[in-house]
Amino acid sequence: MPPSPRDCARRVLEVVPSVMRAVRAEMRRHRASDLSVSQFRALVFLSRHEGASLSDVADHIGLTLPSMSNMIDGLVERRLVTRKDLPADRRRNTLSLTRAGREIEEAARAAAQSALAHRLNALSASDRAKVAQAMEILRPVFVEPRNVERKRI
Amino acid sequence: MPPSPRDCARRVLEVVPSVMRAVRAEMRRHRASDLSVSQFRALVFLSRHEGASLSDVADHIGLTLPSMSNMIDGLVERRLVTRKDLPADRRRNTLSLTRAGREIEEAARAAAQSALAHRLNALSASDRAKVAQAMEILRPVFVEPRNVERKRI
DNA sequence: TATTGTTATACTCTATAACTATA
DNA sequence: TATAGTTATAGAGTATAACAATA
Repeated sequence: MPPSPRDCARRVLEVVPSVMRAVRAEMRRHRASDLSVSQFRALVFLSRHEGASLSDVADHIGLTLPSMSNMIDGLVERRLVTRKDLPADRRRNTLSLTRAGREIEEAARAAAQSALAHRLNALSASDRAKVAQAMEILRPVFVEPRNVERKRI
Repeated sequence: MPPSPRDCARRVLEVVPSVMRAVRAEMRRHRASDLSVSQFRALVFLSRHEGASLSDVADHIGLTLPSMSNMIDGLVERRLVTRKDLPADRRRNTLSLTRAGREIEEAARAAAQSALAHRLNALSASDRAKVAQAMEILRPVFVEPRNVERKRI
């Protein structure tokens, strides 16, 4: 008997916040990088979208522009990100990771992944496969669903 | 080829924050209840653990005692929760939902579930089944893993 | 006029430290 | 002395409103 969308949603609602709490705790625990989850996500996005604008990042992470401007201020001060004007359109920013930013991003991701992996190690290989598959099912639904809307335009 | 724990962790790390963002946004959007995710989780816990102490809730949600004390203050002011002394041990609190608390909890859960369900509706029944199953696999790993440690003592 | 980003300001959430009351 | 909870205080993260610069 397949679960209804509502039943599936109930389970997601019960479990995902706890998973997220573990992720957040791990980010905090790893003092070396000491990034918030949002900061970490911004770095990940920039590592994949070299030269993205502020709006691009804000849009992807789901923060308002002022919040993102603030966050990037912090990352620039920490010398993890550079912010330059885009000559072609001087309203826009071009954001890039510095070498240190790239290193921190990789270190933070490795640390968080290790901690999560340690927990997931309690699962059988087949259960891990199921979890991994579920993530790929959820990815298009929740990660950058804006792309879908944009294509519609 | 089954994914390694590390690979599984990577996918969780990539997808779960986005799912969580959707949950959080939905909580905020539903102005009627206007609860933070933590407040919502506290109400859910209390709806299932009538008379729990402050420490019980803090432990389950993963907040410090002062933070939880604060949060409960807010919920008491909003008349969603009652806080009484426990005569048997007067250091302890007994927390309960009021009728309004119970109603808000149900309404908030229904709203969040509906919004999530709406998104999950884009999936096939079989994909939903896989997601639901994955949640049940993850539940013992991340939801109340403290119980495992306690049992060990 | 519309778009991109910044500044000013305030609120929520959470933490740590120090304290009170009870056991 | 140890435990349960509160108060005081501070910091991080985010939002909205108002603004400046550019297109």
